[in-house]
Amino acid sequence: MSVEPAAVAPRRPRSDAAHNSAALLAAARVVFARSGVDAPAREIAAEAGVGVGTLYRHFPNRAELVAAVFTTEIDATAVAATELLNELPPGEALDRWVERFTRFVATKQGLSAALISGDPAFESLPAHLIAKLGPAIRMLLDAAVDAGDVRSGVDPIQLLQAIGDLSHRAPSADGSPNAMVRLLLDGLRLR
Amino acid sequence: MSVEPAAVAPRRPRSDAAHNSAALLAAARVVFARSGVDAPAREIAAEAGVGVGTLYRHFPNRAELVAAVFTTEIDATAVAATELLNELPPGEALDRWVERFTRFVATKQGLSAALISGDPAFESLPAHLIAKLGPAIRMLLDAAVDAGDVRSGVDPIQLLQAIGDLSHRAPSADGSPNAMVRLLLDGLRLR
DNA sequence: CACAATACGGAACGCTGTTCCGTTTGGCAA
DNA sequence: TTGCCAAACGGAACAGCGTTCCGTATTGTG
Repeated sequence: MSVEPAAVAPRRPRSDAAHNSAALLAAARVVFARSGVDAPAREIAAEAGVGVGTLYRHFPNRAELVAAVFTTEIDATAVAATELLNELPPGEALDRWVERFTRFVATKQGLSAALISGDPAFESLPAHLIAKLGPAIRMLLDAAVDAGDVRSGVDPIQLLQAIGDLSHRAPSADGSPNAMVRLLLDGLRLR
Repeated sequence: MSVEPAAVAPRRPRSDAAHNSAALLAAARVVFARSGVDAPAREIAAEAGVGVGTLYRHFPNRAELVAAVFTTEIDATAVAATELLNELPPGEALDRWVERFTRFVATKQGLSAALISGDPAFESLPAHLIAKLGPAIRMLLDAAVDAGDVRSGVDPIQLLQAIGDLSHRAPSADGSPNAMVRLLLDGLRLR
């Protein structure tokens, strides 16, 4: 019994490894925005100032890297909800957050493709999206309802999915929500 | 002026060319069913007993071949509506056609991906789908309404899209419509 | 300070879509 | 029937992709 049962020494990752991992994620965000999610892995590695071997040591394959980027962007969008609510009146915070979410969906046309691709790397994305953005929009909605800005009784998740569906088609040029999304938001408003 | 103004001699295509074109289309259907729409072009050419050069002379690129297959399958599905209506009572014809349409949508998961891919080769597909299958399901619906089987007032196109959406998820194993589609059809029925 | 363990870079591999070109063939004119 | 040539063919060749592999460099520790 020379092996400790459950004592798999964790051994903190080396500092350069941690740095490169973060650099790859950041580089992927930049490259995907510039060239789309189909951009070559080599281009991402180059943007990060790293060899392709390093990319594949940190992410088992390209799809996992894409999924990781989507995940971090979902997280960032969720965090933005709290920030906006601290800075702005509830009604405006809701508008601004929807604008941000819309831009997220519209610019990542690759997201829709990823979700239906069946690639196991993207399996957990829908759940993650709902788990993170559901509470975010619920918080915004509740605040706006309390402030008397919008009607109550709207299911946050349904609203989230509806905005997602509507943002998917007719991406507005300037990044603001398209006409159908604005219509939906107006419908939310109390007169 | 040695050139005749509008007399661009059409010159019928050579018989082997016409034969190979059809063979490629048929081979593509077989290969896509066997290996999915991402199957290599070489595999399709081999199935057709033809070199890859021949494939690319008949179709400018892989996407156009995929689009051509989808188009022919849409056409075949539309034709089936008339055939079923000639053979069966209207209510049953509608059921059987929906089953066929469902199988078409479910097996071609590549279709959904193609439609949102943005590839110009697939631009005309949605219009073609509605143009061909809209009248088909309208004809079936009208016949079933006249026979007193189903309610009137249902928009054929909306029904078509709804069935398509529902078939997309939860593909039933045996190829029959899934539970949600059956529910939708039951809702159509007069008691 | 030495020496593992860990991480790195980039050449190499196998597979893809697409192009190119020397060879073959179908159909018309003589 | 025969001869010809535009039309069509097959498949090697090219460029670009995701991924793997391995000799080399770096990091942190006793």
